[in-house]
Amino acid sequence: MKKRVSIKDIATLAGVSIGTVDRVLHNRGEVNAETHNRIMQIINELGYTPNLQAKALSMKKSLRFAVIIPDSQDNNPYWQKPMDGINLAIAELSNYNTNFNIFHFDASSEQSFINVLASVPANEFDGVLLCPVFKQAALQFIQTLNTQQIPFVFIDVNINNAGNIGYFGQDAFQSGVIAARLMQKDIHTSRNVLIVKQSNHKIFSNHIEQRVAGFRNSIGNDYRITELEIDLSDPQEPNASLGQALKQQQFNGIFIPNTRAFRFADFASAQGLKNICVIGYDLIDENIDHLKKGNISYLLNQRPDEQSYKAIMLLFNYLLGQKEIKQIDNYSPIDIIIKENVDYYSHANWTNK
Amino acid sequence: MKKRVSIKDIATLAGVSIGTVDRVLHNRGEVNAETHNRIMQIINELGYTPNLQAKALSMKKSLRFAVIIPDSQDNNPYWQKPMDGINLAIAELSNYNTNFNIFHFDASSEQSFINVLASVPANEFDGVLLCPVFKQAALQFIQTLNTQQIPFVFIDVNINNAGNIGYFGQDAFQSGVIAARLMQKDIHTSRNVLIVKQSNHKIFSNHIEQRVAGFRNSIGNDYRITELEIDLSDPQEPNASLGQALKQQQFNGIFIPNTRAFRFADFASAQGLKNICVIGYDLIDENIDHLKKGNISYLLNQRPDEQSYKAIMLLFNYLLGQKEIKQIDNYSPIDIIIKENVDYYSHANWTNK
DNA sequence: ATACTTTTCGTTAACGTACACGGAACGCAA
DNA sequence: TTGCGTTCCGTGTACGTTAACGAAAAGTAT
Repeated sequence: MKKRVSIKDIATLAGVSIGTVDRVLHNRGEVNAETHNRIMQIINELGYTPNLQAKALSMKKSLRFAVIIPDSQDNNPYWQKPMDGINLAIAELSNYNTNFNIFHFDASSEQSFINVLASVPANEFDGVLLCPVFKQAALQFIQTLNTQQIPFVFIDVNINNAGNIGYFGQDAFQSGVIAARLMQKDIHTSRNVLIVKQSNHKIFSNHIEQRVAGFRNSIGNDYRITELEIDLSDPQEPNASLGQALKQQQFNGIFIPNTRAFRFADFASAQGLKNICVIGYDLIDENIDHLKKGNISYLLNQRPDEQSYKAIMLLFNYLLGQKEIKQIDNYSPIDIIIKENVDYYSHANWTNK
Repeated sequence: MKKRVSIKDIATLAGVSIGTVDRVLHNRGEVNAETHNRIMQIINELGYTPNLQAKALSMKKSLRFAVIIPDSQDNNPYWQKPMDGINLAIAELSNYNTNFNIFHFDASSEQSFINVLASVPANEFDGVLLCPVFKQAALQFIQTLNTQQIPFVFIDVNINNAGNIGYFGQDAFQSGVIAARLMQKDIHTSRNVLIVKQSNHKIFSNHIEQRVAGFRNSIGNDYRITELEIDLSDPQEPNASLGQALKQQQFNGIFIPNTRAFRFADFASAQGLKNICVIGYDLIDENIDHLKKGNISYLLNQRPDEQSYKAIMLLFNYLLGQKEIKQIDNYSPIDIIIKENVDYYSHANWTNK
């Protein structure tokens, strides 16, 4: 096993001091072109890679991260999941000279998003994790980041060609395709399917529309589809709309393209509805409960904790100069969760805690 | 954001030098009882945790790891997967003062396992990753590790109360349960199921038996089960046995409790067999091909690369003294893979490469 | 030639930890 | 008193890197 080459090795071979090697490694100038070339050649020959531990240890300034994601103000427990991953990253990076600021907004209020973005002093950060729920509102902030050369990553929602160094999320359309496939396996005789979109003020992200599109695209013509939009900010909902829809006809398949499957399951179990194939998203406790009780058939999971964890780590590695500049788009696995395997997908399981 | 407390902070507060603090941290003695207590109290109050980067940087001796796992000598491509994870771990730990020795054996030959174990100079290693395919043969080696106080972890196969600091694998029985559930969804009319066990010399690990047990336990009495044992070391196989079995009766469900689903799929596609629900294990290329072509319906995945990666990292963290001594048993998720989500489960996806 | 600037490079003190070494203070025996 | 052995603790160097500082050499202007 070879010993790693260090800056000192290079310096010795080039007949210069470590200071000079450091200057060429960081392009800090003040080096003769000839010396520069000689050193670069040696570096390439030996395949030098910096020791990140030492680098982190000696870094003078600390790395400051801004994390801008929704919280559960709108009663959507999903957003705790990304926070779990971020907290794990914070814990792991506490050995390094790092610094985190968390900014929360209400995912069901564009104004809240705008206000929070306005309150973030971008220039005070070295890296930003952003969940750009509202595209238009995000663009201006993103421009600020780009002009200030601050690297940033997206989670959950993506914006193409925005200059972000990475994206961690799920292929929403494809997850809808998978939901359709699963439903086809469960429904054979009567093929009456209801799609239930629920949110506060009927704000449905592009993600949700993509899921529905994927579902509709793959479910096939021999299925009758009904689509329902429900405003959860009305306290009567979703029960009012669901009651009305189910009075008119009988459904044996329900697709809920966001976290709110448990709201339907609450309703269905209260009404004593049985033998319905219910497919929803995300492993929040409420959904897991209903999955285990049989009120939900499938949950699709996108490992939000892993996404945010990886996003932070990408930023960190980028700032340490390890990773190249090429953009990383990481589509999370679309986990198919049923009653029998749900217990193996907890955050605790993932983190070994 | 608070700055982390360092040894120096503690030394200053206790009015001693860092050398003394270091002595109490490592229980190296030569410290007055009174001073010892004073320092310990401060350490606990401030919640000091060592900086692992600095620790790794200053470590004199390098950490030596032995990795003892099967390779693909018996033509089982599965074993490349754990190696992927190990290679990733090696790459990540190359910044630290670490050293890896890989020992391979033939998973279908107990004698090969015994020979390899005999050739491993256990006392030369600080940590061992072992895949104890053959329990009896492993026990003696494990005893050596225990008496020499060398920490070790298992992957894939577990042995209870062996003294290992961790296990990373899958709940084999439960994966069989899930296979049964999936098959129930696909098969409705005729319920004729074939279980195909294949290996060289008919060596079927406890894992395989557990998978079959879980499957049988959950498939239900209204299914007719036939079980086949095939010795792949016979070049005529598996085609000979499969041909005979399928001549006698028609099956519409096939359960293959190990990596060899592609061997059946090869046969089935050559014979033009259609409309069979085939369930197998592991995302090796051959299986993925057949999954995409429709010759395999489901694959169950256990993320073998993640398992071995985590195993090495556990050993490393243990040796650095970060993790407590309590044993970690980590059951991998039982991923349900279909044609539509398989592309999101590659090693490349997992590692961001 | 003198003074002053620029280019180019070496030196050095950190970062937090491990560990060898040496030295002060004390006890005890001669 | 001297000599010697413990006990207890501080100092110093190292790990690989960063980055400030300063200094030598070379160039430029007067």
